[in-house]
Amino acid sequence: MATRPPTARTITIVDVAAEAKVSKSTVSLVLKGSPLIKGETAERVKEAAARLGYVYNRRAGELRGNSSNAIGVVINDLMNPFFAEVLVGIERKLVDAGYVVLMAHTGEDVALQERVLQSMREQNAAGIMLCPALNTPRAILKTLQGWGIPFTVFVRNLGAGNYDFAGSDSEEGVFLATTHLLDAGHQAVGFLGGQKGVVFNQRLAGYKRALQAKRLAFSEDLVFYGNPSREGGYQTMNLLLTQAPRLKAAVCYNDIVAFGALSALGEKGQRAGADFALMGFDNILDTAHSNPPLSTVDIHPKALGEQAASILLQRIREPDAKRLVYTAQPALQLRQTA
Amino acid sequence: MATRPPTARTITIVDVAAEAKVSKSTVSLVLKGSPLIKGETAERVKEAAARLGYVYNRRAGELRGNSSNAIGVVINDLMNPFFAEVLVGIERKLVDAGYVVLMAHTGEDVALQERVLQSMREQNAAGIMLCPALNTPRAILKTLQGWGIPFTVFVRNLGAGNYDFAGSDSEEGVFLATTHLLDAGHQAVGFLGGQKGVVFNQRLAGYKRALQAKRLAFSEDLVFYGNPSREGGYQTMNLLLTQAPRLKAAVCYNDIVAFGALSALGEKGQRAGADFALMGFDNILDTAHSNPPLSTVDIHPKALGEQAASILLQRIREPDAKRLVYTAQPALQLRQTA
DNA sequence: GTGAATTATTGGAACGTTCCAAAGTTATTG
DNA sequence: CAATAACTTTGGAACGTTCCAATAATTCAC
Repeated sequence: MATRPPTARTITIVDVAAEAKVSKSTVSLVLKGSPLIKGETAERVKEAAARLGYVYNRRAGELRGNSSNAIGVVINDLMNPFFAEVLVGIERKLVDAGYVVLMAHTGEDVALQERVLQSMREQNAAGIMLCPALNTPRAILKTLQGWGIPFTVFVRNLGAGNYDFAGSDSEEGVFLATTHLLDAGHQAVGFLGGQKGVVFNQRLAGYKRALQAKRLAFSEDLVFYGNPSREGGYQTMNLLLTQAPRLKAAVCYNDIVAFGALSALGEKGQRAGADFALMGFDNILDTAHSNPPLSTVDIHPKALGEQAASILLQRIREPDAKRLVYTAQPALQLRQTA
Repeated sequence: MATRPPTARTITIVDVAAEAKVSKSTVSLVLKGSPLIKGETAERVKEAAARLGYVYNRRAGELRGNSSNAIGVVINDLMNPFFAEVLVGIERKLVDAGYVVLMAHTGEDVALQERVLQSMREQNAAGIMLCPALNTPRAILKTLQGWGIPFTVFVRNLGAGNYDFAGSDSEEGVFLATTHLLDAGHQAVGFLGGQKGVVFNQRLAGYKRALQAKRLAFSEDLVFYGNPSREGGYQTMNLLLTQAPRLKAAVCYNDIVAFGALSALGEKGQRAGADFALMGFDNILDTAHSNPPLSTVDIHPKALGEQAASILLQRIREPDAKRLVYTAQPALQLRQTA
């Protein structure tokens, strides 16, 4: 910390140049660590900068160089720890790569999503990571492509198309989970929670495939739709308990739905695992110490976030590379509920 | 990947001016909705802008006008839903006010925190919201003040000092929780989880005060230190169960510690509420549907975030206002664990 | 010791906006 | 209807950086 005179004027590169008795170009070069400048001079400049308390004005630099070190990340449901974990993965990777993240939370509000994307564009974001809100029109792809900003979609895809994507093999994951329950001897397995949508359909498909593989008939009566939330899981489980009292196993849309189900079960004096077999999906951190610890499908949420970010970084590096995709391979994480 | 060849040249305010046959100054004025320009002209300009697909370059504007619509938010533990909820509150408020949030996650890494703050400064952030990582040196206050960027600290305070702060009355909250357990007839109540630190001390103080109010002696043996996480709660509860087997009630450092405790209890075949009374702290969304639903102290995490953001906005508006503070008043949220 | 090659440094023109002071309109007044 | 007030519009100078082409200083080869 140098002396901080109450001077209102900001210290610029020019001031540093004067102090170090070089030109502003030299200072600029030194600041970005160019090898063009002799070490001795560079040293002098750095000292001058420190002495004056110079702080780099990135926006000015970006204006001329038209780069940008901000990356927009739009998330729609931070209340779900899964997304929080993914976000942490993304953030980590991005910050490590020298970027700064412009975060926006849409709460599944498509109009708001539109606004924040627009805003990120104005900020001249170097890239955008988008986990589309439910009911996001596919046209968003065209829009984003038209903007010419590199972007990657994560977790929820937007249908077929030539865009970068990072997600998980939901179908396979639920297939594994359902098969696990079936193999454990359950004659029938329910599907709990979630609303129709891209991801939901994939998961349901995995469920159906597992049934089919065991030559079991699929029945709409065993799928219980609900909000993909704890509350939803709680309600759905109660519904299941009354509407299909003989059912003793279910795979859940995701972990938090399973948590809601755990709560409903507990309220009825039943213990998941012993009395009712339950599988979650995601393997969020919380699952390790839920009551009881949840058996689930691990898709490594944090790694998923990191991979998604890596894809964007790669795309920024090579705008013309062919489509980049990461699909997390699911693995069973068996604990006590099944 | 880009279906479109890189656009030849970016459309600027000058292009719009030419198209609308006015000066660039006029366009600038129209764009910021100045009442100086006649409606008719404004209309013409807007049409021209739309026609050309003009997009505002905020950084250029900021360079000249030296405002900024970015606010830095530094969070240290997004894995804790409490912080996720606070963040959502902050984000909502800030975006509504027309700002964009530069989010950074430090994971309690003081050095990293230093870096991201520095980075936010370079981005010329209009303000900073800081939830300091554990062990953040108090000197950070001086630094931030020296920068001249309005900032508000939230959740974790940095000791006495003249800085804006939004947090909760931890002491009172734990006092309420402990008293509740005591009133329910428990002779002894444990304190579960958390590591020494500002917030911890306040909570422990509340615990002590409740004991004192009932003329009960405080015993170090009944406070079980641990990480403020599910894992920590789990381990700590197990410790409690073996080291103080007669204890039948405890207040937890926070909700996720309580979740870990719930898990440990369940594993031993005990049900919180009936067999062991447990109180959480925060009232995160998850508590409503944990197994069993957690009794806790409600400090309205999301509202806390909104208030914290409001404080910053106010400070930005009035840099010289006197110290702004928000203290969430805790209230018991009784469910099934106590 | 000279010309060429190499290495260091530099001034000035961008980048796209906002601000300012001033000019050009149109409306109002006595 | 001239003088003035009020409303509109406008060039050009910033803002703090990077880029470019060019110059200055040094080293090298013979």
